[in-house]
Amino acid sequence: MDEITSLQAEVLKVLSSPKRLDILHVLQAEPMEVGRIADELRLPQPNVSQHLAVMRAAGLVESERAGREIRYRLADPDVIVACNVMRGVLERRLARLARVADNARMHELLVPVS
Amino acid sequence: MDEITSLQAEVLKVLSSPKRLDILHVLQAEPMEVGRIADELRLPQPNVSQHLAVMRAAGLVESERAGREIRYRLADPDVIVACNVMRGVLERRLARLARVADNARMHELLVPVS
DNA sequence: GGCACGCATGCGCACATGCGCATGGGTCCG
DNA sequence: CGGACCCATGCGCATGTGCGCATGCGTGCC
Repeated sequence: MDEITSLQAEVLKVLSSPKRLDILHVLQAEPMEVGRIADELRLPQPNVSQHLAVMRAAGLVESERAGREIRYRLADPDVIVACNVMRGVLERRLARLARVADNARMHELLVPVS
Repeated sequence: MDEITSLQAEVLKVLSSPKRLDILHVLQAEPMEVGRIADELRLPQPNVSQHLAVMRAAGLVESERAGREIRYRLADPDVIVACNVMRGVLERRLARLARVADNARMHELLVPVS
């Protein structure tokens, strides 16, 4: 089996969580401490810590001590860039689907089915 | 919570499997029937069918009947493109890590630790 | 119609994952 | 040193996932 493929699968698995995506999205703006992330996203602090630990193990984020707090930042912006590319693609797809749905609704109004 | 974010998380979750990545990689070359995919990747046919069903539900692949066989093809090449971008990034990272490891080994040869 | 073929599906099990919760470890201050 | 703060970690539970296996459904051929 392919080495790079399993690595990619692991990274994708770590990325496949709305909360983790939110955290990355917040960190994309600026490095931030755990407490502020939890406060920003309205999440329990242990939960945020768990997600950060997972992403840290996957090499997606890095941590650095700052007094009593610990500041996290993106480790590999390129991965996030690829992630954003996919996000853009999905946004366009969603818009396309919404348009199709509107057309269907319009058609239903003009030519009722039942 | 964000609509697009949860959609992205679902797609990423579907993509976070080595076997599914392999299947997509095979389908990227050309549309193919279930049996041939299973034969190509040395996987049980029901297993391939299950993975295809998941990816079909996620809108990643489409199926089309061809006689007794069913041919699958990529539904949204753009998503796969984004996936390949990430793959390239990870390849470079892996190469970088390998180089660092080599340097470490070299350093160990020149300056033994124990 | 009977039959072989290709694929999908349902079931059951082993396993991993996310979460809340309580708690431990580290740091700064008085 | 004691205490407040910030964060990480361990535990238990509910839930989800992948897989093998057997089987059902549709198609084409004789």
